[in-house]
Amino acid sequence: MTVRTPNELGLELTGFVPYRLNRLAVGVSNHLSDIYRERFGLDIPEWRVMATVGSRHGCTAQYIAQSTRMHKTRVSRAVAGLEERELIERASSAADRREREVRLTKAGRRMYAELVPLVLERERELLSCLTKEQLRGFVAGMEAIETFLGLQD
Amino acid sequence: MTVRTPNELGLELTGFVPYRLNRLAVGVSNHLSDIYRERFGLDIPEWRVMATVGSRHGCTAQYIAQSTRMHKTRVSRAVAGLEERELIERASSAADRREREVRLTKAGRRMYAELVPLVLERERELLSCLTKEQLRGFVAGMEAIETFLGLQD
DNA sequence: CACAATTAGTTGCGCTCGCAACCACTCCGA
DNA sequence: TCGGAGTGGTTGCGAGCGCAACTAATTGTG
Repeated sequence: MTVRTPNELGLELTGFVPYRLNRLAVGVSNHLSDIYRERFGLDIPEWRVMATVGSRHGCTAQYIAQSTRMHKTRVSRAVAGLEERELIERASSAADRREREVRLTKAGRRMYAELVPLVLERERELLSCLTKEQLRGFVAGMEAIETFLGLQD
Repeated sequence: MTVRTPNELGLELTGFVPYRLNRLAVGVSNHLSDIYRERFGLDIPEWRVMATVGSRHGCTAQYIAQSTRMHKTRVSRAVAGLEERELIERASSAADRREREVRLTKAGRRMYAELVPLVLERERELLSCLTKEQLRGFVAGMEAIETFLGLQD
């Protein structure tokens, strides 16, 4: 348990929460991306699009951008890449012809069905290094900071 | 308190810890970078270099890279930028003429002395949205995951 | 009905990053 | 002492990103 005393002179980066949080996020991200990168050839934006589209019947790029908090150009490119690989398909919406309804193809659904359990298992495995108590505290902490920063869903 | 049940079918990205962790790290980073970017014109790599060099009497780029876990090219460029702005200076080490001893200039020390308290205050303010209990749990959780991933200092 | 303001999505551009290759120097073993 | 392996640090290059500008379609207001 090493939190700096609040106003120690001469900041030590290794005890600085924002820095550690960043390092941790990168570490966790790499730990996970082994699965979707090496095994399925997806990068992070693509993986997020797959995850978002797969848990719905179809949605717009706009929705994906809001829900993943990715920039719309990043979404646009990820979607284009996935369409290229025929994992998703797009159909112009009849109601609003600016929109394009995004959904998984059969191959996309197959990949999704294979991918998601593996990723969830990795998450479970990762979090299993925390006690129940620690996990609750950790998530509660994340939530409080999310709220403070206005990041809630 | 919203953790998904471990094996829920159809993953919801907004309840997925690695995703949330990433979003949180970005949010915290942005919250902080207001200070060192807008007020001191530093970007993240530069800020990390300043923080690392400032808390020491002088060190090598190698040391900075290890301690901040940044790629050595990123360190190299940040250091070059800071030298350009005369916030740090470099002297070839006598002992090993491959190394270059990095240290703050007078102007660099002045900036450091002004910057660090502001940043620590921001961190304190951020963490003050957690109860003592939550903070302890949060940090304990971070630490456990860091250890699991082999990220300890 | 017409026209300005807004929104979905794409694309050109400049910037940053990490990889790989490189230079200069040191270390080490024959 | 010589030569190859290893290390500190820099640089060229390609990939990915966000911003700003754009197209196409819709909405709102007179």
